[in-house]
Amino acid sequence: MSEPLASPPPGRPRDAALDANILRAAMELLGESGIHAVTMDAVAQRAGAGKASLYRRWKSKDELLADALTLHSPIDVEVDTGTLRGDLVKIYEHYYGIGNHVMQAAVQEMLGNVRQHMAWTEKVAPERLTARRAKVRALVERAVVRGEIAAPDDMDLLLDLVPAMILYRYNTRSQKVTRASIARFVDGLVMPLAQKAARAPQP
Amino acid sequence: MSEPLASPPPGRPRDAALDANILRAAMELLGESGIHAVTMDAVAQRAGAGKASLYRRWKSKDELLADALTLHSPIDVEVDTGTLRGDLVKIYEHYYGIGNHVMQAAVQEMLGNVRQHMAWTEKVAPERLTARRAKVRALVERAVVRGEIAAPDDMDLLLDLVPAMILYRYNTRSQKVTRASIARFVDGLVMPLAQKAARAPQP
Amino acid sequence: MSEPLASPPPGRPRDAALDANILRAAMELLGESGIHAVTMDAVAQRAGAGKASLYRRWKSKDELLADALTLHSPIDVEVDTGTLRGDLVKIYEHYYGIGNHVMQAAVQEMLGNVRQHMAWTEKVAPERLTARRAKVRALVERAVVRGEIAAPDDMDLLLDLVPAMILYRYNTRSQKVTRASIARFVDGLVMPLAQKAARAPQP
Amino acid sequence: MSEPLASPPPGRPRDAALDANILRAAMELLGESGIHAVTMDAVAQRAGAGKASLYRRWKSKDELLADALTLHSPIDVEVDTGTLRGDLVKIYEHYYGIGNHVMQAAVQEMLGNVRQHMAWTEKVAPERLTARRAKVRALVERAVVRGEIAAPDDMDLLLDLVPAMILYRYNTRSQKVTRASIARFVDGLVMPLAQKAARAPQP
DNA sequence: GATTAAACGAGACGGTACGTCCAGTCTTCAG
DNA sequence: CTGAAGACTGGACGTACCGTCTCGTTTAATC
Repeated sequence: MSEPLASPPPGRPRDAALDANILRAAMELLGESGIHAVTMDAVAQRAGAGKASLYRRWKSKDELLADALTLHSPIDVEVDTGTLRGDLVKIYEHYYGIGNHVMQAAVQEMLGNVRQHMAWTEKVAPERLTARRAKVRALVERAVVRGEIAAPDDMDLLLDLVPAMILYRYNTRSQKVTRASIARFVDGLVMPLAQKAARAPQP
Repeated sequence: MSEPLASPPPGRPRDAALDANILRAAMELLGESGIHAVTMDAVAQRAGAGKASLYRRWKSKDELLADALTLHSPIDVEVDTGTLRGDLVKIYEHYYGIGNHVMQAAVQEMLGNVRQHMAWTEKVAPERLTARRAKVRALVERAVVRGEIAAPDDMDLLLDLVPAMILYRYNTRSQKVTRASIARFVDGLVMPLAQKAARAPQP
Repeated sequence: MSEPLASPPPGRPRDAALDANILRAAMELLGESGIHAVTMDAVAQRAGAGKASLYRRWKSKDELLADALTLHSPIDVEVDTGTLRGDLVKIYEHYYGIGNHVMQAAVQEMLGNVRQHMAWTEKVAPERLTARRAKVRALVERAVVRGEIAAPDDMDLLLDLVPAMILYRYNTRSQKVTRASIARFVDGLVMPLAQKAARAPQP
Repeated sequence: MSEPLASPPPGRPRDAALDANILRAAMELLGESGIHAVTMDAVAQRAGAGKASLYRRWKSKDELLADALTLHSPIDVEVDTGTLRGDLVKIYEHYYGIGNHVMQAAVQEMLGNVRQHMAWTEKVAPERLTARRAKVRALVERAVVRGEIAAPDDMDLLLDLVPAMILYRYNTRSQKVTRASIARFVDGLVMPLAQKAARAPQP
């Protein structure tokens, strides 16, 4: 009932499959050869598309890249290990491509190099990052409901901790994301802060 | 005795003032028009220098930029407010240019955009960031000695927290560095973690 | 007997008015903004047509342009001033749009610029230029019959003289076609050559 | 004494050899593969130059092409066969590359196709075409002095005849320049017109 | 009237060339 | 040898346009 009567716009419709095809081509190039191989010509060629088709969809290379990175970084996972610590480790491993080589290579590249002049912020965040934040927030709230931890003092800060540390350490000291580093951030930062509230008032 | 007898190198000596002049030109352009205005030609022209003089001093634009950003972000501050919380807030405010408009604008730009293809990591970190880390570490250790807090479980993580959050929030949500945000990170993250160790074992 | 019984092809018939509409649009653009404004998209848009309708009628832009230029440059004129000189001046003035401002502007443009990668030759010549040549040839032959001149030694050369000079001078020295220049070519080239044959054998 | 004291402009001077190198590359491509092979990238690559060096010297492809065609079409020939007819045939054959296959191919290409949107006129004419005209004019004047012909009524027209016919016939009927066609134009047009003046007043 | 098949406006598509910009290097002349 | 000036190679970017294709719609001629 919402829009059933809207007549389609005139002219040949966009090929929806091409969108995905282009984004996939960009990610492949990124994963295979690094950011310097991701030129608009190369993406177009690999996608079997013309450059015009790229620029019809995205105003610039940056916007294409932003979309490529976010659309190909998965959101939907079902995580339920029974403990908050286990849930967090598992979901972050999933988000950062641990155990998925192509994905991981691309993520690493992106962390350090992708954001050129990219107005990364407004492009990526709204669509994917907030969705991820919501997922993690749900895990924490479930732990609260379950009685595992008390409600955190500052949930927003808590949710940013792991991605912030990963980004910072990659950018300042080239430290890659690993299973171990994720565990360290969860055990050393998130869990202590989450448990603090529950523990402090006890005595 | 070691140096005075060495005969001076032949030819015209380097103009030491030029180094600073070039770096200043780079920072001005960054502050005025953003990172995309910082081209080597533009820097050379504004500094009244030739491009060769830039490349004689730095191997690449990245290195020049790294130097420019770090040299203009001061390290040496004497901070002693009596409490760890006060020390941390003060030193971070100093590092991020709170209260210095030109500096602050440049830092904001840098946070979001500078790292182009820049191998930012190896250029900036060794020289400035580690010096800053050492400063902050000293503040924390002084607080331990003073008995204000116990020795942190994972000092390395603690030292990265504030800069990591600043970087992440700027990059993903365009949040600028303010006096308030620094206080929030210190109060909501660093201090709770530092005090946790001291508090937990008490009962 | 050949055509009348052929059943018309099935489907919607071509809109004959559209042909003229498209050609007119092309000529308008040419006259208003020069050859660089005559893109297939622009022609289609101005004609209120789709590009497919253009390409259904002409195999390429060149052919469309050739048609546009020739269809709008009239062939059929009745010229009979009594002298060959008068006939030639009059017909060339007609062909080159002297006294027709829109037409003349288009012709000027065409002379200098139209022939892009255009295989101008095979497209235009057969249909219009040869018709024009035939017209001029008739004028000359009439003058021969009338006894005004003897049969020229090399008629083919004679017929090309004026258009060749107009084309060349426009292309090499930007000289536009005017009433005066046509008169000069006729009086200084065509007439002397036509009369020569008649005069030389006299003594 | 004219400019000996002018100090050279600062900076690295243009590489004069590169100019010729680029023009040669353009001509080679034109001669070998036709006008469609003459892209700016291809010219730059063959010349071992960057595209910036092409655009530093010429504002557009058209201007480069105009220079290439004119600079490589020779002017200086010593022609003295003893008769005007012989001189003209010989110099035109030289100008149109008869007996020089690479040159001739390029000229043919140029006649029909090169001038795309090119403001051919102002680029080519002043520098080379007028020089050629002067050469031919000298031949005619020498014949006048020698008493072979009388002074022509309209010298300017005479000088344009052969190139105009060549251009026109190529463009409208794809007729290539040959030894025979040059002879035909000289014998059928230029010589009769030149001799007419001398002959007519006799009786 | 229903069917059919082509023409129609609109605009997306692949491809190709253009002209611009910038990093990093090289070359000149002056000090 | 340093310095300013600026030319050099190389390569990516974003634009423009051609000729083709694919939609949904309209229009005759036929059934």
